[in-house]
Amino acid sequence: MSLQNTLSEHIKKAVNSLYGGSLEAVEFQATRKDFEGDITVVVFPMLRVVKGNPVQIGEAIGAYLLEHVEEVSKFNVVKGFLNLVLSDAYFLDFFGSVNGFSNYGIEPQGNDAMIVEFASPNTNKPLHLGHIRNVLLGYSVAQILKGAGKKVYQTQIINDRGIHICKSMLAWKRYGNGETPDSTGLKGDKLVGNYYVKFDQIYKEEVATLIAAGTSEEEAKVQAPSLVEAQEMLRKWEAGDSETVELWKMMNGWVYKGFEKTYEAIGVDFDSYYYESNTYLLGKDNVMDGLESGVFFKKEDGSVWCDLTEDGLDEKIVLRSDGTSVYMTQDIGTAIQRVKDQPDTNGMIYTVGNEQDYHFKVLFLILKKLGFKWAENLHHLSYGMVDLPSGKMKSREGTVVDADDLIDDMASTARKISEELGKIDDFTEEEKDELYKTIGLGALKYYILKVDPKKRILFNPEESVDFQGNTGPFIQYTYARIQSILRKAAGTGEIPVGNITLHPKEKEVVKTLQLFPETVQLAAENYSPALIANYTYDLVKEFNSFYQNVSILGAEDVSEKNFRIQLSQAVADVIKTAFGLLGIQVPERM
RNA sequence: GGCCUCGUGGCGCAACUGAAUAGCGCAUCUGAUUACGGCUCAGAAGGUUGCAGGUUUGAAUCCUGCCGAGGUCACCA
Repeated sequence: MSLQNTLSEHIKKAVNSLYGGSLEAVEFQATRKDFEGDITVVVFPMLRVVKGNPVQIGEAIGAYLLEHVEEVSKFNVVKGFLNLVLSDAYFLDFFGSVNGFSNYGIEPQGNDAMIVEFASPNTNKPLHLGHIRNVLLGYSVAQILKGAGKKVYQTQIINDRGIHICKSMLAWKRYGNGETPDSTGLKGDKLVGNYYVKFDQIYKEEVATLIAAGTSEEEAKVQAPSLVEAQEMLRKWEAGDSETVELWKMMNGWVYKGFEKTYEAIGVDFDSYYYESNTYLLGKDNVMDGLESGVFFKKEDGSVWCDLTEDGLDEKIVLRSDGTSVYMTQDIGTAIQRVKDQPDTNGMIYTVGNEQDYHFKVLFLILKKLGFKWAENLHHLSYGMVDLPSGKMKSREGTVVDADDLIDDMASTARKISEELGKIDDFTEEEKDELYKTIGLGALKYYILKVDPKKRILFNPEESVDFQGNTGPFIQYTYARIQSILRKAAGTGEIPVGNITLHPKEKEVVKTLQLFPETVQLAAENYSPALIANYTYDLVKEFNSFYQNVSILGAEDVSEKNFRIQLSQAVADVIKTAFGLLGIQVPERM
């Protein structure tokens, strides 16, 4: 039984025997730093059951606990807060009871399977900073769910179809002169993206010309010949025109290769890929089923709708009057298809920007109405935009922070800083490059993941991401430093238990370590990498303050020294695990 | 206009989902150290949590109304 449960039982007993009331639950919290104690019982809520002065009640319960619970060694009462001081033995027992910290807090995989979708790019342009936020969030949440014992399928849906890719195709056909990634040395996604920009230029020129010739702006935007041609191309694609399809396949192939490189550089991977060109016709059957069961209804023109007015929303179309799919139809079909592919699926998480909040609200509601049991467990991992000081990122206008460029920039900033430190002069150039990537990426990932996904991020490329303070590299550095200490201390003995006096700072570190498993659970329940990030920073800060006050290897007493080494090891292990949940690597040296 | 999200020291973020004196990092200031306006260390200042009410023993957190920022309201995806 956990200590909290033990305490809780005794407190209930105490209240019952002292005052005759019966408590339903006892509220605990970690004692604030400025007060003496390790765990705090909040007396206020008891006042509903017990009439009296909170301080006196606290005193009485404290005295009772001191007598009956051996882990409680002291107590004090401030206002309605009963602060309990726990014995060193309790913390040492806990520390000794953990059988190595390398997998501490991580649950073994159970049968509960979740699908996590993230990335989901369009294939007409390279990935940018917005995608990075998406990918980092989705990947991290997937790792956190795994850490909490879920089975996780990482997947993405690739928007490989539509007018956007036709625009790139058209521009390439006209101006490409047969260029390929091989012939130009460009990454495939970059090459295709360039033609997307090219298309936009031509299009704008055409619109301007038309307007100059007296056409209204509205008309001009629709009549521009290149747009008309791109639309024609889309029709040909849908009709299966072989020339168009071949071109489409070739150019998408280039893009996929480019994306893979970027994913690899970021350090994420997928278990399955879904392509919109395969899924865009899905969902019609499901809609017909829903029509039969009365979930949907048909209007006079033949279009099919879902009435959500009872749920506070409006009516939503799920099938056009000509019988073709809309976005919603596809998403219904894709979700169902995925469960067919992974029958043990018990829920899904969609990592998609907050501009689609409404869409997913509706989608989830519809899937629920259709009666799928996994539909009870759907979550839209919604996140805010990444803005630049100049405003929104626009691919067409080239005002984007390119993902590959950004990753490279981060690495070169890391290089600058590491060279100043000069601790890795014996590294080979390759080892150094590897390290700079790890640090640069660590900075970027942590910077993005530590903030609440719902909030928008203003990213200023001019100010490079910090490396000091609450940052990825600062935590990586602590990890590397502990590794260095451990190398010096190689060959330590058993974990000593019970016969040393804990330094107050050591106690703080142990207390923080103790919180890790519940932090992982909490992060999984809330789909929140930020919780893990902030926890890790707390742990590191706690450890650093311990390290500054005492020398780890300099302890005179052997068991004291061993304990400090073990504690350092534990902290390093937990940092590594926590960063693993964020998808961030930790270097052994830096 | 309806609906959704956000608003916390100068800046960037926290606050274990309702508790104690609202934390941390940059930046600032003061000292220490210093061949360096650098690095490091010690310390300080900085807040009526957008505003106004309400619920509660207790509110940054919950409710209502404003204000501000963004998003969304297509037979686009």
